[in-house]
Amino acid sequence: MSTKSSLLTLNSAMTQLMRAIRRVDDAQGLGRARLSALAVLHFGGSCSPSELAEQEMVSRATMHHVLTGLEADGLVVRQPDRSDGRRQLVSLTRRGRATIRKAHAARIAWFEELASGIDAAALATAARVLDDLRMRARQRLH
Amino acid sequence: MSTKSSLLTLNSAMTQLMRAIRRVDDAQGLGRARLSALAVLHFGGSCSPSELAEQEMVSRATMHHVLTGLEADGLVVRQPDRSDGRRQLVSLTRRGRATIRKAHAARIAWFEELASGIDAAALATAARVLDDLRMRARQRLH
DNA sequence: GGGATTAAGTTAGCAATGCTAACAGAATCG
DNA sequence: CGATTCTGTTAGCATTGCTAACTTAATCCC
Repeated sequence: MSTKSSLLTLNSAMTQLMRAIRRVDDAQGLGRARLSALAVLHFGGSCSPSELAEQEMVSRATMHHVLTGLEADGLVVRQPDRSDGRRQLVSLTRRGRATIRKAHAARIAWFEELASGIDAAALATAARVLDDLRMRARQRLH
Repeated sequence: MSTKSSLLTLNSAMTQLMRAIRRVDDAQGLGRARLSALAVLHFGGSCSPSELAEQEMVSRATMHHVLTGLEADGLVVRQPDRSDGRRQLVSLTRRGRATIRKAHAARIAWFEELASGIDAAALATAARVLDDLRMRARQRLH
């Protein structure tokens, strides 16, 4: 199989898989952007709204809306940064951490059920390739 | 690497890659849902709004909005189905086909640049695994 | 045949996501 | 100290997505 035809398949498969995953996320009743922001905070630790926006590849204004909703729901807190009067530090609350843990577990459980019976070595190769592509995409931004 | 840790990596890598791809799609200036609907019509052929909604995993009402926008832009046409007075047949126009071809080419070009230098065999394995997962996810819906 | 049910498309109304533009306050650079 | 830059905020808009209610057409069943 040529590299190009592999990429055609990869593109279409990823697109449709992500569409299916959205339904798993929707069952959490929390909005996709909000769930995703919680995930960044959970796996990357506390950071500023601007850094969060950059991670999620959305505008600062959009992230501001998302954080306002999350704070209203008591899932994150925004605290002023003492060393820089312009910045804030966004952190998960206890409830926020519990929420993202549950949502992440649901995703992984869905994946595990889907992948049952798939060759473990091939799966590991796929994970390695996708992770490699992910890192290259990150670098390409700068 | 255990299956579970492969899935953790796969989940996170896919999520971030799709986030990056959104920016490529956005450059087409056409809205993600509209672009995605065009892709279904392009690769799957003409079908009814309901079938389109099922493919995209959105409600009929949502797909109706998307199609109204696409028709206003002259990218699709909706024709009555003679054999069933309730149904319609949605088809790409010449401009619609040109639009989705261009957008798809942009995605693939982005992938090719990203994947340059990656082992072709590993890439083929990844494509096969993801395509397998995609098919399983489709079946799981029924 | 005819009423009941089901299916398809539409509409209304709402919420969430996302953008740009414009602004205010704080930090930094010259 | 003035100009610039950075951060967060707000306003206003378009798109995406939902459910509920409705219309019309097809089908089911008695």
